[in-house]
Amino acid sequence: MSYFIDVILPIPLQKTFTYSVTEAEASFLKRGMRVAVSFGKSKLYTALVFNIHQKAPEVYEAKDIHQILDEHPIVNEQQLQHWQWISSYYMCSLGDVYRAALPSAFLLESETIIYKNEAFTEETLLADEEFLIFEALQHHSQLTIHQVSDILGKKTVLPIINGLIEKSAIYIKEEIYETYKPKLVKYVRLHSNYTTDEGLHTLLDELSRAKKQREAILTYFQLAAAKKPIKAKELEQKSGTSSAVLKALVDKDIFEFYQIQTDRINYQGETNQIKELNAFQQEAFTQLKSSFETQQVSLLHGVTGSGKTEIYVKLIKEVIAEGKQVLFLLPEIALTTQIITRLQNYFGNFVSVFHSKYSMNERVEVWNNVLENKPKAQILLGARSAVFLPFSNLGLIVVDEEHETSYKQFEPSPRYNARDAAVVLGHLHQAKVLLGSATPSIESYFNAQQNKYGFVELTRRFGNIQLPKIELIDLKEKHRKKEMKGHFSDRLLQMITEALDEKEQVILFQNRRGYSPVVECTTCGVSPHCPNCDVSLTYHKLRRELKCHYCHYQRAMPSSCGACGSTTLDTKGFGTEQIELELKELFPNHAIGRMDLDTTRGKYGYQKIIGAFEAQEIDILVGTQMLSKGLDFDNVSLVGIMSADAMLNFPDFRAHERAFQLMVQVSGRAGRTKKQGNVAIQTYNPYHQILQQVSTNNYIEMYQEQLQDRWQFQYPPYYRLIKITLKHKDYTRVENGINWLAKALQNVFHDNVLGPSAPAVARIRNQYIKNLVIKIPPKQSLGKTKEQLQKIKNTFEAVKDFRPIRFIIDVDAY
DNA sequence: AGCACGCCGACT
DNA sequence: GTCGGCGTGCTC
Repeated sequence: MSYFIDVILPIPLQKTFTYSVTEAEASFLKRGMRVAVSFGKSKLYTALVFNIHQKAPEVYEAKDIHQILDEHPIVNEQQLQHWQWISSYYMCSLGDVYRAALPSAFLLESETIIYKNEAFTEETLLADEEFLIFEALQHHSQLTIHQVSDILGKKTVLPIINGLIEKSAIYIKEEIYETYKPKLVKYVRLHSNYTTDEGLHTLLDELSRAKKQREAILTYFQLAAAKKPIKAKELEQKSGTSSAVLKALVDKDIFEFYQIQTDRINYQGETNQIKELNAFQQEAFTQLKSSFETQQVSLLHGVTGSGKTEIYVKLIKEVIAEGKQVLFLLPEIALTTQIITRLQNYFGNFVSVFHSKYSMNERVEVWNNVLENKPKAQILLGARSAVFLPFSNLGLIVVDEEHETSYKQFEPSPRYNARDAAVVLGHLHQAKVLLGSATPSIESYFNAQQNKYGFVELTRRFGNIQLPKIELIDLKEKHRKKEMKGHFSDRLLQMITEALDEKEQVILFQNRRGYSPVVECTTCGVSPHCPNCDVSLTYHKLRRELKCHYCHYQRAMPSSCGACGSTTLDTKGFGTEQIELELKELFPNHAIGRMDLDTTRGKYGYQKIIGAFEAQEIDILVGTQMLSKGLDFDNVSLVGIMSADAMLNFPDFRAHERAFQLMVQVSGRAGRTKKQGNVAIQTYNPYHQILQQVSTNNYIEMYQEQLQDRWQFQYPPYYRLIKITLKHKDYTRVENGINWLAKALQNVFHDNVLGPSAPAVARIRNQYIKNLVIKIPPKQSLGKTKEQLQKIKNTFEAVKDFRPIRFIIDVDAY
């Protein structure tokens, strides 16, 4: 009898591949274990067992597997089901999901290693390049393909290597490396000879002359009183001895070393009591509990500063008391901040964090802890990719800041929304899902209104502090009356001065979109463009450089216009840098900080600025979007929005919703603990309905108005959207492709095809981009639509001329 | 995705 | 004339 396994490979191929295994292997292997398999000519991949069966493939001979990599499955059944949902819902391959789901250390790929054949002597037979490689192997015992191409300075090196193999000057091996290394810590214990007291006395007598060794042993006994394993390092330090002393004792069979595998991530703080809920929180909590009795998913709409976290905490506590796991999702950017500390304060070592900034090894550890359902993996805090962790008995998923767009992954595939994937994951585990936000997304609020989700509101701020007072400042009028100083109205400056006089802090928010500083020639009106993308370059004053935000192209600021040669170059638009500069002149006696992509580079850049602001070393903080997320500062009494207009005019059906969310979230940073805060919004259009709704904090009105628009213009939540993007370096090819595609889609979906259209930036990294959007009416089957789309895609790719075009499908592209 | 096979331009 | 470019097709 022969046995076979179907495996998923970490490459974007839709189908599974079948390999042959022995009977013993077949009985050992389980779904979710990894095997190394050779695929194609030479490459080894880490594949995942998806099926074990006895159906021999008919049209080809199955290869044998190379090696089994796991003793137990590292991916469980629920995950495999979850993956299948993601793969079919977001129209991507299982391989894509597999690749995204596992920490990269689990997905080892082979590398071709080249070795010298020692027996080879006839160097004269070698051609120049061959000799170069052969010679390099005299110095290095082994080379990789990459190194070879570096040595030869060209890409196509395989023919040369093949030549060398033919002459048997070298041989090659495919090697697969285990990159995860458990962190081992050395511990000390007394050798078994000395467990009785008598033995000890003789021992101490024997060592009367070895002062240091005696010291080490005495310290050992002091530490041993605590009945905890004793680290070798710790003993050295506490006894003031060195490792040589311990080694001597080990050699004398007095001590022995042993090792325990430890985790890299350990919480070392105190844990605190969970705060009592106030009356409003308590009521919300009770409502939530009862809503969870009938609903699997609930939405918690709590105004900024209402203390949603305390409610989460109380809920989490109950769930872990039942012995179930909790997944807490946060937008990536909020992860570096206070909420982790807060949860760790309450739950101590029950909390693990899964974070993209963690090293590969750290991520593998968290994965394994979850897989083994360890105590410290009861509560998992993470950004969107944490939905892929191997939970086995999830009881609750919290999605904080549910409206955040960063839950949607765009590049690379799978283009999933972690909030929605979390809801599905909740179903698979029969777990409750709590979506929380001060400004829920229209679609979630809609689901709550439709009774698809439970719904609970929290309308009071914690400590009954009033929501901030929001003032709209009419820039048109200010300009007319000449009451502007740079980008600041007199009113805003007055408010800043007042806040600073009270020793309070100020946050100024400048939306980056549409406000990047651009260089323009005042003579001919031309501004320098990126050579690879269709955008103007952004001016960075600090380094006097022009940069492209899409492809990272950079160049020095030119002294004259590239088009007309005149030296009349001027900067237009204003970014955070500009605001910061103006502030320094206006408030020379105050410390001013800036937080944007430039200043938060590096692992701790972000925390450094936040820390300085928290410590009140900074009086005024200027920043972009990132200021709006999950940051609580006690002493901020004023938030200023430099200009609301770019957000409102952005050409996207969600622009208004987003602008509302952003402004309300930013406003929420003001006056969180002491007294009512102030918010100033500068705008050319103070009567815009969204600004009115922001100023009165009227979410419901915003929701209803937006919903009406969505209905009228057939957008989500009523209609579903699938966005298709084509990319290629040849403009006409994309153009032809998109026109063909538009026709094909219109044949099936008629008026529900939008486009073709070019995005705002029509070329990025020398690739031209065109879009189409398919709208799916409420009654139209989603599954069928995707099937039809897939068919059209297949036909498209069968056209020779279109095949090289990148075809991107983005389901729920918002 | 990677990697090999196969057909056309710029060099010894 | 070749070397090396990338378009095309396949991988269990």
